[in-house]
Amino acid sequence: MAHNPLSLDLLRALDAIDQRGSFAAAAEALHKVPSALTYTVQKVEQDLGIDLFDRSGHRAKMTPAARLILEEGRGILRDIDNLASSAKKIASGWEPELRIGVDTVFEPARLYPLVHEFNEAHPYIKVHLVHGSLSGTWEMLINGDADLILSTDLLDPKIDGYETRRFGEMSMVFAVAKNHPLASNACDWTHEEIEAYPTIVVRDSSKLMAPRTIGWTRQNKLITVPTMRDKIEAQLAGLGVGYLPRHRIQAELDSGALVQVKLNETNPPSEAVIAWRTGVTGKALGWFRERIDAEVLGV
Amino acid sequence: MAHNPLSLDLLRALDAIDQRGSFAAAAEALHKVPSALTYTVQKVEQDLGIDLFDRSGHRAKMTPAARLILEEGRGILRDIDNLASSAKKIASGWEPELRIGVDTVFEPARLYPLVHEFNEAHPYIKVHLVHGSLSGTWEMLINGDADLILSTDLLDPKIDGYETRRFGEMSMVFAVAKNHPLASNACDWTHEEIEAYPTIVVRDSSKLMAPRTIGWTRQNKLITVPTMRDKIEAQLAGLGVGYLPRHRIQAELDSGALVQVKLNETNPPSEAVIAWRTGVTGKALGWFRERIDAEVLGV
DNA sequence: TCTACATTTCAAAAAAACTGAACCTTTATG
DNA sequence: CATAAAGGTTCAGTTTTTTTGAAATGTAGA
Repeated sequence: MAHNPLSLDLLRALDAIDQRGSFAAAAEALHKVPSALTYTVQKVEQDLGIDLFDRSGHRAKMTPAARLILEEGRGILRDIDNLASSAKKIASGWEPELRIGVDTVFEPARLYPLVHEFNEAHPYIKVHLVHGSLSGTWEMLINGDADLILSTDLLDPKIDGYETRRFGEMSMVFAVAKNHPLASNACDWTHEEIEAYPTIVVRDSSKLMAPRTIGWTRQNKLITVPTMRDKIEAQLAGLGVGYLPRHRIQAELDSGALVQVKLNETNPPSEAVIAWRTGVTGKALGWFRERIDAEVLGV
Repeated sequence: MAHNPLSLDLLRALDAIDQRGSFAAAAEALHKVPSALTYTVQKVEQDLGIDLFDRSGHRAKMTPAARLILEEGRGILRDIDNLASSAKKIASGWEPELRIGVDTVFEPARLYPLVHEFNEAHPYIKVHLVHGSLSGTWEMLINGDADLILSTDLLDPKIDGYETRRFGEMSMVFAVAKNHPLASNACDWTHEEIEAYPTIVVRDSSKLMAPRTIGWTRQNKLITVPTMRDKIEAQLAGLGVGYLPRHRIQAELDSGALVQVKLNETNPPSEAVIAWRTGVTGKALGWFRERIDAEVLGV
């Protein structure tokens, strides 16, 4: 079986003929002589067995088939151009794909504008966003399932082989739904009173490492949910209580849907960090390392 | 500015090398000699200024850049193949695009499976579905805004220049919402009693032709809506009464949400027809003419 | 009719692609 | 460890494809 007779040269020729309006003008634009264009076109017409131009009149007019090839061909030419430049990028240190692990404390949608911008600039570099929670997010990095993670320094597992950079501060607030019994008094609840209500906790997505527990541990009345979003919704519904990252619930605090309860224990604010494996130096990784900032927290 | 150095030959070469596992085997598959492949590859490497293969080991190994070109290139080769075969189709009588006018008496979603099937078989032939109502649907055909229409023979405007084929029968039922006063008695309402309630009518989408009126005319209490779907919803909400095509409301009649009211006047069932301009003989048009059957009515 | 384009034809020339034999290298094998 | 087998490249020569320029053809408009 022979080759497909369509050549990129033909696509470029059709494009030039359409833009310049004539074989002669197109030939000049392509640094060729008109008869060369005639040759290119006739060759494909013969191989494909169809007419590309209607030569009955004075000037050659494209047939519908040629017009289809023209229109779709432009997309193909664009793809080929993108592909060539992307290949060069990859050869010069841009990764073919980048996997970003995002801890559930962050609103995933906050990253989309950044990913979108990256994708416009580098159409052939695939960005994967994978989600994790607590030490599970770190595990993705250690296991090589992610090239870059957004997480917190809270449970830094003291394994070396990676580097971190801080990009924001997260204060955790103990919050309850507005109808919750604890909401009636802004302060002064004892531990025993608080322990009367279930605590919502996010389940650690780690498969291998010892799951860490968040905040202070109470054995009784734990309700575990898979993501921070679920935890927020559970607490909004009054199902239980617990610490939530302020940046995720600012709107609910402002509207009064959630109420902050002040406890006498103090939670030092934890750090939002990005982390990557040492020695890994791709340019896409570098791009995101540079660009991830407090914006991702929504502040 | 020179050409993009990426050639379809290179894409085919990379594909063969990947599939066969070696330059030698790939060369054989391409009816070439290994050194010809070396030539093709080296030429692009030189023009593009990047390495496509790592030749440090025994066997040449693709670089990440080559792998990207391979993977994306496969899609481009597929596109080129589709494009060539579509161009041949068009040259042999398949239209580049087909515009189908669908009257609002039909459920548009009923056509989707057919359009989907067509699209799989003819990826580069664009199908446009445009909507109309009453004589407006016919107008699309007469004006040349549609190549094929699905309509009813009810208001056949006696203009020649088109042909029709019947593909189903539509019985119109006078229906009201289950809470509507007229629903309490299955029969025996007088015209005066019925005229106490507003009639919902679909507005004719025609711009030029004289709008036709559906069924018997009553000047008072007319509520016009743009589509049959709106009319059904309006009558479901009890806003008014009127004839509805049985095939669109069978589920509502079965569930009791709508109730048929029998009147002593008889409405002869109208015909569901397709129509096209005489002398227009594209194969895509023919395909749909053959394939549109009672299925579109949902029976 | 004459002129100005627009395109094609054709033979020759240039460029690109292909071939086959010789030649490295690395892996497999007795 | 010597030898064979296989993968890939180099290179000079050959074939094929593409380009060129001059002449020919044909159409539209003055």
